Amino acid sequence: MYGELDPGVPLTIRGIAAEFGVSMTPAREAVRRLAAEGALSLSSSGRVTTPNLSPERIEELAALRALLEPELASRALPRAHMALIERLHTINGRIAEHVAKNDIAAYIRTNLEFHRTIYLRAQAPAMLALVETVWLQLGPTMRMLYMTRTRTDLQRHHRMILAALAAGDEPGLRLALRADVTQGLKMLVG
Amino acid sequence: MYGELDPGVPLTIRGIAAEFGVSMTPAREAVRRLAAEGALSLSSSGRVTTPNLSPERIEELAALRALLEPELASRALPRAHMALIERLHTINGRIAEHVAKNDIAAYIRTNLEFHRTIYLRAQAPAMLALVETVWLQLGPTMRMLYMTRTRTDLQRHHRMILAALAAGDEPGLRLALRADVTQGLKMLVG
DNA sequence: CCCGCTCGTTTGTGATCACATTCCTGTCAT
DNA sequence: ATGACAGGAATGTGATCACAAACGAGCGGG
Repeated sequence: MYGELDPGVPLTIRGIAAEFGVSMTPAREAVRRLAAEGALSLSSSGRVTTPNLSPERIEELAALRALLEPELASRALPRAHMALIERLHTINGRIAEHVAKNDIAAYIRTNLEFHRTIYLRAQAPAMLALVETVWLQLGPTMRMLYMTRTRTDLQRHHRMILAALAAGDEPGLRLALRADVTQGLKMLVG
Repeated sequence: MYGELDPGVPLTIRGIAAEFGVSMTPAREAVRRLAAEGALSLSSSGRVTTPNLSPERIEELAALRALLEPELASRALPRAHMALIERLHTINGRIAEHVAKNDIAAYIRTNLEFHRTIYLRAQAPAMLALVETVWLQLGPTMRMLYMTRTRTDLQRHHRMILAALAAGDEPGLRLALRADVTQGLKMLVG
């Protein structure tokens, strides 16, 4: 999810088991769960790799984010108090630091934390779970996407989200999230 | 998914293993995968039951269907040829038979087949997978919902979907799907 | 120089087992 | 009659093992 692994990296159950100091059974369980969610891809012979997403698949996952996240934000809006917006500002500051240090994994992690912080307020656990499934699938690819991104406009959309939250502007909030979520896609297509 | 199990039914790994003539390992794997998707719920001690959904959760899942399924239908629309609509008519006929025979599981299964047939045309596997996750979560509850439903208006929305598909009417299609998907919810609330 | 084959190694799968925890049933005291 | 309690049965978990399939390195032939 956090882009710590590149796409196409092969993983083995025994390797994971050794890495975490457990036996094969729990490692296999985790792998199969993640594969079922699309976070890992299983070759026909059962071999496991991080997914190598086709452009069409990326477009589809971005469309899902663009569909689900504005809805979550909209549901969070009525409950967005000042303390929440404060917290989001703080997270945004951390994002800026990670960008400055060029720490991609930390940037992705904190960026998702920003979004998750909003969505937790929506009190919609099933929706949040679906969105996180999408994040999981996009993880390894996001690293590549963000590595080539110019850094200046990374935070613009987050500022728009915060402004819309503060103003209680529901259509603006949906628009800002849609823009934030789909910006990565445009880079890829271009 | 097909409403063959009531909500709250307890399941055991050994029981499932015996039922399918396998050992505990694959049975456990399947249970954990389904639990991860929300299709089964795990008690704190690891015990497994079919989920007992709260009204809020049902509302949320219905909202997800209402969000995702019109999108899928809209993506399928440009590729909806006559042969597809023919096929959907046939499926609709089978639905009528199951309703007449009061076979709830078969009705649910065929109803989902109707929807899935449309969505397969959308060429959006990730979206379809998410929708099926939602179906999976709603499965045991759908049985209860449909048991109390009046039978007359069950097919009305499907006819509206078919008409919109044939006419290439995109807004009408989205509306018809939204209505079809959320009709069950209204019963529950009332 | 390239392609195909072979054999040893790696890997996933399913089965079985020991163990700790939980659940349930039957009993007994109040 | 009701509640607590104790003991046995049932359950999930993680580990280990045997086996078949797949992979890959190395070799030989064209």
